[in-house]
Amino acid sequence: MRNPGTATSNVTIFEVAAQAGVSYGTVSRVLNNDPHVKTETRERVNRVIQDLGYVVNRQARSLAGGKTHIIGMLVPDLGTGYIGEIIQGIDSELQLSGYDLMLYTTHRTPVLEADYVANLAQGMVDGLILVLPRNPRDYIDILNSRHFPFVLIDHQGWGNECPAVSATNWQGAFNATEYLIQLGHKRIGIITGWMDLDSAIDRLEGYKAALWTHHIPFSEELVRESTFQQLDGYKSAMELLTLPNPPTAIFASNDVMAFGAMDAVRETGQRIPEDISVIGFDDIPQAGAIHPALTTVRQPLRNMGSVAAQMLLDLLKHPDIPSKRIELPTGLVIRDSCQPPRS
Amino acid sequence: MRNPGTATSNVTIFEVAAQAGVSYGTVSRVLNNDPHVKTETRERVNRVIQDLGYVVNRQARSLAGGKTHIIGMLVPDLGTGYIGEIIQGIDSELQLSGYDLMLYTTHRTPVLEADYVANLAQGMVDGLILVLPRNPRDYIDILNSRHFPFVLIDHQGWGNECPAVSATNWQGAFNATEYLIQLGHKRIGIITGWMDLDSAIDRLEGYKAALWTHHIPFSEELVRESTFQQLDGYKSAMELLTLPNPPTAIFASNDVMAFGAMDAVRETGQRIPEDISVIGFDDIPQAGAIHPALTTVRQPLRNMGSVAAQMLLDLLKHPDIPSKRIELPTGLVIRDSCQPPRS
DNA sequence: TTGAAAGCGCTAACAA
DNA sequence: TTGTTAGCGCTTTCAA
Repeated sequence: MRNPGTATSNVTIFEVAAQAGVSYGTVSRVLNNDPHVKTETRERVNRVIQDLGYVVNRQARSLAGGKTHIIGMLVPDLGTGYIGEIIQGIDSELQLSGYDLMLYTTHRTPVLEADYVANLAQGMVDGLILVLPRNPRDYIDILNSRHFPFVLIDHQGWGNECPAVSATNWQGAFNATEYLIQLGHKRIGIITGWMDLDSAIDRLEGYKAALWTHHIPFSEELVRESTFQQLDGYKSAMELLTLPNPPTAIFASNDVMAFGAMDAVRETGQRIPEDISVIGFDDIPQAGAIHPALTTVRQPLRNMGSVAAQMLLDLLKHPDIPSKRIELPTGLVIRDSCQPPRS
Repeated sequence: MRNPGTATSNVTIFEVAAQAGVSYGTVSRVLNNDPHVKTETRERVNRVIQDLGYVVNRQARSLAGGKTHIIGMLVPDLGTGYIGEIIQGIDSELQLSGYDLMLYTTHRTPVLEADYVANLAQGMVDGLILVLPRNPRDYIDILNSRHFPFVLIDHQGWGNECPAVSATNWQGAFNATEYLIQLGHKRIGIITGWMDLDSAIDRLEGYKAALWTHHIPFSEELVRESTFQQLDGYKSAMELLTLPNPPTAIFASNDVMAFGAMDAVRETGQRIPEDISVIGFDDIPQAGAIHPALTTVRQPLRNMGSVAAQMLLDLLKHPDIPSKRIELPTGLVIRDSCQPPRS
């Protein structure tokens, strides 16, 4: 039997119980908002909790009840502001619900990814948020078979049956391209992302659709497959700009590539937007901070994070609700990097 | 008494013990590298662990032994790549030692900061890494009095008695300024960071010292107090560039302000580095990706992270080693944004 | 070198 | 409405 008298350095439920003159089971009830507690008792216990500065021991709670109140998050890296924004969204949502965030960086190593998932699902966290997973196929089945709650962000469309949140990539790209067309551009270059990511494919398709809609012939030479990275954006833009018949506008599939493209334009001695228009995708914080401010497609990154967190918390409460995938709307953010083409 | 026969969904120490034909105490010994286990037994147990895919339950281990094998990390935000780099350093170090990372974003709210620290120190994590804390005074005393292990990164010099890692800000700024002087610049503008941060002050002092050393008069009008943020870097640079007698080179106290400064230079129709040289501080990943590539002072961010992690792990093993503060060397990274002034 | 057993702090089921 | 108690999975004595 346990000995409630032996106090360790930290305040436990026992000290609280003793002080309040109730059993420790009752304290536990108060802690967990069990309705079967007399209001008076509840108040008394709460007061003692305050006085003693008691904080529950999560390890113990989790061991006993199975809940850690920790959410695990797997991200590929933290290089760009992109992931940071998503984390902030998740983070503020979890904060409201009293959950904590455990961060795992996979450094784009698929092995690590699978490892972490296996270990985490083993009890360390209550649920998982997977950001931009590269090979989810490997472990999504495991997760599903264990009924372990998880949500994907900006996934690649693997297995349509799992909960996921992403943005309307196709629509955003369509709007961006259409905007350029409406400004009068006819030769519009596009720099794509990694073509094994759905988001990159969708953006390219949106671009094509907009051209099609406005009866502008699609030209293969205006498409540069790239990598979502700034330096490659720069290189791809250089290729476009040195074409015999270069584009008058460039649509970069994300903002950092747009930054690279802007560098390239300047390097060729041209100006933005007077000579060349540049439009991006994402609207990371930097986009509004550079000069000229970047016109771009806003992806509600923060919002995607909080929606994902909400979905996961829902899933924790009601494990059996059917999994849904949410697409958040993108929106055009018009700043200073685009204008009608010269003459 | 417990019933080893009742297997739950996850493999426990009991299944392993049963399979290996030993008591569960022995399995625990194997797990903890207790030397008092016959090699043969150890091997057998390890084999079973492999076979069954057993993973220890950290909640239980921590409850029993008092260690969670989780390190808590408090960061102000995740906006720039700055913090991301530090995290990667910490992260990879912890990964090696089998520790996990719990991330808390304070969003620059001092109250949150103190709250988190109090709660975390209460048993959720074994140690704490505090990045760029704004008001550590509030809780460092608590931490110290509880003998709770923690390390500061890029602190503000509060209480010289606590473990901390930072970079040689003064020296880095000195070198950057000296480099510009050696290129032939005589009018060098500086854009500072938040002047309530030691790092910002040290950089300004380094700049002054370099001028002094080379007998260049210090001029107050060439100093712009700023905020470490890109947009403010832009504004400050604009002020410098529109001076009656503008500088020929600008030293920005961090890279993102240097980016802002570069925008400002272009905005005034001048070129980098032909008309104006720009030098930064930090060497975040973006610095090498933009055009022209930014010459800057490299702060070993990743390394600062891993050194901090190492210090903390040391502290966990030997709680009584005297706390030390480590300053990591900065280094000049010469790229393309500086050259001698026009005639 | 091993086994047995006492908790770590808590939740939840069962009694009262 | 409250008290009692059996574990959750593990570490760590204490015996053998």
